[in-house]
Amino acid sequence: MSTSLSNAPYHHGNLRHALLDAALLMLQRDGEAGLGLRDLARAVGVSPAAPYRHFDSRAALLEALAVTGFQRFTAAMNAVAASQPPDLLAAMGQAYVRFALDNAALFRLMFSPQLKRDNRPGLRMAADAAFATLRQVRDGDSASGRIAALAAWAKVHGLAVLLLDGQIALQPGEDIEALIGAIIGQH
Amino acid sequence: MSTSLSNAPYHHGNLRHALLDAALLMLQRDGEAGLGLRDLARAVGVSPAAPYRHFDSRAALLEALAVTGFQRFTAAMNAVAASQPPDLLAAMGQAYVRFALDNAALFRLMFSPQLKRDNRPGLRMAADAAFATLRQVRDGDSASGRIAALAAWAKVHGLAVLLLDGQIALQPGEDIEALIGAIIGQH
DNA sequence: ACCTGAACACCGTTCAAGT
DNA sequence: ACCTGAACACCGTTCAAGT
Repeated sequence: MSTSLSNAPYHHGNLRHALLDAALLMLQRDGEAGLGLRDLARAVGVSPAAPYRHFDSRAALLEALAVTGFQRFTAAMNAVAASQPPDLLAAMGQAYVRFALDNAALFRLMFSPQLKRDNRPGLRMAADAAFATLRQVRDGDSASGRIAALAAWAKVHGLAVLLLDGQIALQPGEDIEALIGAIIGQH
Repeated sequence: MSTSLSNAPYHHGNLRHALLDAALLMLQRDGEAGLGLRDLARAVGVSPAAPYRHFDSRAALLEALAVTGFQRFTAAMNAVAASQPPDLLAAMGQAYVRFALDNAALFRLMFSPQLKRDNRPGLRMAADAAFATLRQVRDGDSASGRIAALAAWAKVHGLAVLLLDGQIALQPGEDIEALIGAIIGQH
C-alpha cells in the first residue's frame, strides 16, 4: 500500500526490487492475467517504459517471479526435512500442499505453461532444486525406489492442483489438513 | 487449412461451429495465450465483431472450448469402462494420462484458472460429468473408499500434469506407457 | 546509468449501420 | 437475424530524448 505513494528516485537499483514486490501483490490479488506491465509501472509510480531497464519483457518478469516462488518452495521443503519429523514423507506432502494453497497464484505461475522451461534455464534450475529434496526422501538407487518417489510426487502434486481448482469437494465439517493426511497416508 | 479460404456466407448458424473448429486448431498450435479473437475472425474470414453474435466474450469462447474438451474426456473414460478391461482402475488411469498428453493444450484449458468454475455452471457440470465415471470405480459408500478414490485420482492427475510440464524426465530408452503403468500400479 | 514521453502496432469490445 | 466498418480504451514494446 505504500508502494503507490513513493516518489523517491529509483536510481540505485531498487526499482527492480520494487517491481518484483508490487508484482507479487498484484499476482496474488488479480492472478497472472491481471498482472499488466503498465499497471505495475503505475503502481510503482514510474513510466511505462521504465521496467524494460530491468526486465526484457513481461515474460521475463513473470519468470523472475516464478524463480522466487521456487526458492521459497525449496526453503519450505528443506525446513521440513531439517526438522526431522517422525514421518518425513507425510510431513513433506503436507507442506507441499499447504504451500500450494497458501500461495495459490504464485504456485500456478510456477507451473504455468506460459513459461516454457525449455527456453528458460534459470527457471528449470530453480524447479530442479526445489524437487531435489523431495526426491531424496524415497529415491535411493533402486528402480522401484524411483517409481515409488514419482508416484508419491504425482499424488501430492495432483492433490495440490485439484484442491487449488476446487475440484475436490470437502464433506461437511471435514478438516482439509486431515483430508490431506488421509490421502497421503494411502500408499 | 481450408477454413481461411472459405468466403461462403455464414448465415445459417454455421459460424459458431466454424469458430470453434478454427479455435481448437489455434489452441493446439499456439496455446491459450495465442488464441486471439481477431486472429480467429481473420482465420474464418469474418469481421472482428462477428464472433460477438455467438460468444459474449473471449472467455465465453474459451469456456465453450473447455466444455467440448470435458465432453471428449468423458467419452474416452466411458469407452474404457464399457470395454470392461481386467484392471479397470489401471486402464482408466492410462486413458486419463494419454488424453492429457494427446490433447495437451485442450487439457490445460480445461483446468485453466482463467476459467473460474464458480461463475460458470456449464463448465462445472461438464467437469463433474467427466469425473463421475472415474469416481464410481473405487468409490462405493465407505469413507475409506472415498479416500482411496481421491488418492487414485490425485495420483493420475498429478502424473498427467507433471508429464505435460516436462517435470518428469524419462530414463534413456524408457517407454512412457510403461512408466505410467508402473506408477499407477503403486497403490 | 537510469528514466521519461511519445509513438507503433496491436488487442478485446461496442455500436451504429448495412443486407 | 447476422454481419460489417469504424471507433474506443486499452495493451506490450521501442526509441529518441532528457538528467
